[in-house]
Amino acid sequence: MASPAASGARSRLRPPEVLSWRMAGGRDRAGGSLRTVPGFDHHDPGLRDVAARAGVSLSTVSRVVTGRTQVSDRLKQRVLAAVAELGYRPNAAAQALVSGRRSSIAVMARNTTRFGYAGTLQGIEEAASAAGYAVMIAVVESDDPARISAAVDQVLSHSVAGVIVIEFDDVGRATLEAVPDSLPVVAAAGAPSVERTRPHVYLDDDLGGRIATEYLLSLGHRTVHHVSIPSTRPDSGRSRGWRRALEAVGAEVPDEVPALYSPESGYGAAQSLLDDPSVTAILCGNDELAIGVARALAERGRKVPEEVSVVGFDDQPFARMWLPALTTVAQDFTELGRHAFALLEQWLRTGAVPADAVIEPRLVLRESSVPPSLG
Amino acid sequence: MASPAASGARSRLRPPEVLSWRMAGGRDRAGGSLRTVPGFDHHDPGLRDVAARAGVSLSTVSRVVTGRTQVSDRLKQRVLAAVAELGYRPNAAAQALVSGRRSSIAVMARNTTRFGYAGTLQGIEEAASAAGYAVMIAVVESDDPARISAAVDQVLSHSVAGVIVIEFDDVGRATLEAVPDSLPVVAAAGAPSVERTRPHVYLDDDLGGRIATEYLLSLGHRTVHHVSIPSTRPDSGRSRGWRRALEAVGAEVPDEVPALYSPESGYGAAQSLLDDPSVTAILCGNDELAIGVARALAERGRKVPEEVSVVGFDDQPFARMWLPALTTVAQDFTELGRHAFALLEQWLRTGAVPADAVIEPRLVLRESSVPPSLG
DNA sequence: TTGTATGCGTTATCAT
DNA sequence: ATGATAACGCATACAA
Repeated sequence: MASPAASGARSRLRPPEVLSWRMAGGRDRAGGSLRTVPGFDHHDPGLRDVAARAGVSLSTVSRVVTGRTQVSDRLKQRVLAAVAELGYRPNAAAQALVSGRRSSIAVMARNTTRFGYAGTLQGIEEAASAAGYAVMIAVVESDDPARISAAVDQVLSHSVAGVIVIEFDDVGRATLEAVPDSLPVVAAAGAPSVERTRPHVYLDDDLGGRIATEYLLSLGHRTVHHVSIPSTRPDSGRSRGWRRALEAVGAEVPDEVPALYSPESGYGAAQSLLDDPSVTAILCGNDELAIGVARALAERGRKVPEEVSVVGFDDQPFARMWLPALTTVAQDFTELGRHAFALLEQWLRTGAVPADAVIEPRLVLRESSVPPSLG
Repeated sequence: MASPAASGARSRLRPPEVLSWRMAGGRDRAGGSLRTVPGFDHHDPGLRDVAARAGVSLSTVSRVVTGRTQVSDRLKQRVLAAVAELGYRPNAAAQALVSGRRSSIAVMARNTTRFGYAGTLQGIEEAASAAGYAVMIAVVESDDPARISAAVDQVLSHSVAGVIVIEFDDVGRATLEAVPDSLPVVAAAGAPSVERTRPHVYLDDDLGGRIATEYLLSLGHRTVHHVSIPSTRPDSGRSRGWRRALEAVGAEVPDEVPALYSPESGYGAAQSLLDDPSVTAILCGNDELAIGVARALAERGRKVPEEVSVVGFDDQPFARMWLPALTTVAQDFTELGRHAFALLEQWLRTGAVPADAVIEPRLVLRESSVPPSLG
């Protein structure tokens, strides 16, 4: 099953044809040899160079640099001095090779620019770099198995310590499944793990959809319409919470209006709701959808919130400044990312598979939602 | 000069204390040895394993895998089969170590979530992964030299082929200067290189500010006010274009109102403009500032665009759906990123330092800007 | 405490 | 065309 398609294997076996920068011939370090491009035959100083400079053995340098073994203060000082003078930097590739100690992690995601994805990535990066890990990012564009497999190969080739998959959509879900469990993998998601196989840190989208819907119902709306973003799996996430909340009180469950992520998409999706007088409240899958919906409403002359309440999801920066300011379900994506890394790091450190963790959504009441009676 | 501060040297010398996953003892591959955590003593198959499986020498496998030398079809097939069966993946660390061939690049940036930064990153990632490079991201939070130095060390430790610095702000500028020129570095920026030392791909922010201002003036506004984002250097970028355009026609140059990047920041900055009747047009450093400004205006009862025209920068997705739809200077950040990588890749391939390149801004006319007479 | 020697997975050089 | 073998830079088991 993990056996990659021929094309995938092919592509992954072809590293980029990059010219080596060490254009100087042979073994002469610090060479005065002729160089095509100035400044590019530098050998970065290595343990050996530092050792020579400090007049100690290579392994002594290694010891002070890694700090794993005791070294006399006298030598330690000499080594540290040499390190500073030469500008020595450990070679992570060599370290990984010899010790198996990996100092980078990978983040796999379908997208890195949309609000939630970018925020999660930021949280991960923040926590990872604070812990001394480098972050490699791999965007998986489609759920084409060959593409996914290529991305996974790319990541695994670079011997990362672990992987965090952003599983906000079906591509993320497929990616998560494609990563072999020969290394620690945690998911940053919108719902807990279904198969209970990989640890998940998740925003409770289901709960978010539920509280938003319950709030709208509590305002007096007979039902709540819903313009949705694509979901990770059928009947999951925000839409599921919306549906459950409606069903729980026996309210009518209107057809879900599926959209994508963009404002335009929301604008288009809203068309089907514009002329229906029973539409007094619309829950949108994200804030961008919400402003598209709001514009469509306004163009049709239906006032927000007097005639129709609109609620978003995410609490993007513009939501607070919108006219009217947008009621929305705030999500702490950055915290999600930080927490995902924390789990991974714990796994790495202890060797024990961590448990799922959840980040609670928070309903932020603003101007775009009011009781229907005001219409 | 490149000699790092003591603290910097210290931190960079301490790799994360990660447990090795090869918990199995000794040299026994494919071991049935006891494992603390199931599935984690796997040795990934190596050239040696493939060679054994295919019944050829290690170097033959290497040759078919790299494709650099001729191998008979018969052996090639055997090797390919073994590769597929074993799920062999080349070890990038070992490749980099022995051949100096690097298969990853690094992106250094102050931020990865804001629109322009995220878009640029996306473009880079897209192009890089298409070319077979992995992308490592390093966020540089402040211009504290120690932080910058630590980030640079982190990146260089991982033997990247080259670096792209997103130079949209002063931290980016400092970062660019901190990266040694022992490897190829290109900047993705908002203006051309000043010192002409490192190749720049840039969005012409100066031009963007100019065309937006000229447009507003052409509408009949006596002058244009300006709420600005932080700039890379004094009198640079968008603000500079604005100022130049005003000066060029002898229009009054109002005090620049400095802000940050957020809508709230724009809202706050706008306060000083609210009661000034001479304010009929406001150019904002980005779209988020623009909506903050617009809200402040609305709260004070000044209608947009009838009384005050508002123009943004970037063309974020919400700009088109704003009420009124936002006139703005569109920037192709993704293209900027793609182009930055293209330059780096060219440099890597040819060894020749590439020339600067520019991405033109584009003024998008929408509803938020009208002639002042309409007020 | 310090130094010497071995090998991590791969490419490249040298034979064959 | 193919197979041995020597590095690459580093951590570590072992010797001193």
